[in-house]
Amino acid sequence: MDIFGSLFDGIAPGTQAQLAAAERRRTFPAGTDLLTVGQQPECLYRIASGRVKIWRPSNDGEAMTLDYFGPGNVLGIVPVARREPMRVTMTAASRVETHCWPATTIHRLLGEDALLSHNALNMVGKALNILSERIEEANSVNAEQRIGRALLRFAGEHAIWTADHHAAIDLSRQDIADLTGSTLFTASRVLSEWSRQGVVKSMRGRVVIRDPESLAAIADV
Amino acid sequence: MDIFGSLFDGIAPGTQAQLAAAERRRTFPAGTDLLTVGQQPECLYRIASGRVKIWRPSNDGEAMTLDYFGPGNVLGIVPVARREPMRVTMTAASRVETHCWPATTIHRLLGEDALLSHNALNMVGKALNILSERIEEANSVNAEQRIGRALLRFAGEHAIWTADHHAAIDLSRQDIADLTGSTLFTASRVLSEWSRQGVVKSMRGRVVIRDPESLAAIADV
DNA sequence: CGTCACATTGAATCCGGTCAAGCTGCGTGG
DNA sequence: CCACGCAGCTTGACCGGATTCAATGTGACG
Repeated sequence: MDIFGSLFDGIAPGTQAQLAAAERRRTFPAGTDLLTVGQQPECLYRIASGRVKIWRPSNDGEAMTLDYFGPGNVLGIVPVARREPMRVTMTAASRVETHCWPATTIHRLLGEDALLSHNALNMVGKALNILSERIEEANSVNAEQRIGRALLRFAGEHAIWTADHHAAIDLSRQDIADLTGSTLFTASRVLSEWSRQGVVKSMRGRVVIRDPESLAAIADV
Repeated sequence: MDIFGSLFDGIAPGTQAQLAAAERRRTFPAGTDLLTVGQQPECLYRIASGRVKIWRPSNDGEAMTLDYFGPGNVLGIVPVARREPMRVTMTAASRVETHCWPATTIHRLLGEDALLSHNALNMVGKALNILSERIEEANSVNAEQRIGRALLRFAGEHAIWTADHHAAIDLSRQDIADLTGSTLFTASRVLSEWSRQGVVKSMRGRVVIRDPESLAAIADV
């Protein structure tokens, strides 16, 4: 899934043993928070199944979604490593099953196992790359293109394949708006227009990409 | 300077020795690039003196500045750790003196010294926190407030103190625009208005904050 | 079959970008 | 030393994309 491997690739047997001993499982119903802003995380999570929305609740009630994470992704390394409160909220977008490990254990092991830390560094570095791209996009690309890019990106990670081999995306108009720094209304208008052109087929809570090439052209990727 | 310490805090004596042996110095005149987009970095830099602008050249000629780094900051950990090409360009905003170490050495040591990796993880995590804040700001806060916040943040890191104890910021209107995802014109208009109100005093390539409280109130920090 | 959340569409508004014109500080060279 | 040129800055007028608000439509589910 990730060419730089998961958090635990190549780590020392001793580390593995300690992790295995400390590992727990936890399941979250859709809509519940795994970790919330301001909280000192007591656990590091790895998603086994389901999808998690990473977002920042801003003071005025707006919600900016940073990303969606799927199976294999790790939640909360940064606050666990830095021993600081969460800067984002992580909410189950569907029913989510996780493995989890106590923050104290992880923090200790990060200081002992160089490969564990190196893996974590790679993952956080990747997230940094993604965000730096997003921040540029946010103020040099118009809403329509941002929506196009968001759909293509999301499809690449989380697409559900329909019987006729189209990528389906389970996001509402509001979800798309939150993900692109736009509004429900703009998202709706853009998707309506694309539906008219046959680029996508949009229904309630879902968008099917009929013509990925046209969409990529619109998004100027 | 940084409560989480610099990259080399607490690392093993062996690592220290290897680093010391490999360390070089390099100086960059103002305006030159330390590292450029697409390049595989051959060096990790640490700023000894001067200021470096971290930015993304977008395809249409726009320049989005992500941050300014000053003395003590490390440049290029992510691409060095991940062995991938630069995603951003790093340009000397003034004459910059650096220490530097070969990327291969650093990459190897990251896999050997857990504390080195952990320190790097903390630094990259901090950068991720900053960017996630910026990305939210970019689409939920208006231009005037973004400019206010940028000035206050920049002053916190890089202020030059005037004889009468005011924080001076050496950024042109264009620099401010690039840093806030706005335009030269908007930056100029906003600063003109603030000058009229006595919140700042602005001159060619420089802004002096006369009334930090008012500015913070405007920026809604 | 009623209800509620999600979605569509139009109209008005506005923030901020764009363009044009001109000003000002500063270094340079005659 | 002054004139020149240029880069940085200011200001006004205009425009347009996207938000806001309101009204209405529609799919899903008990």
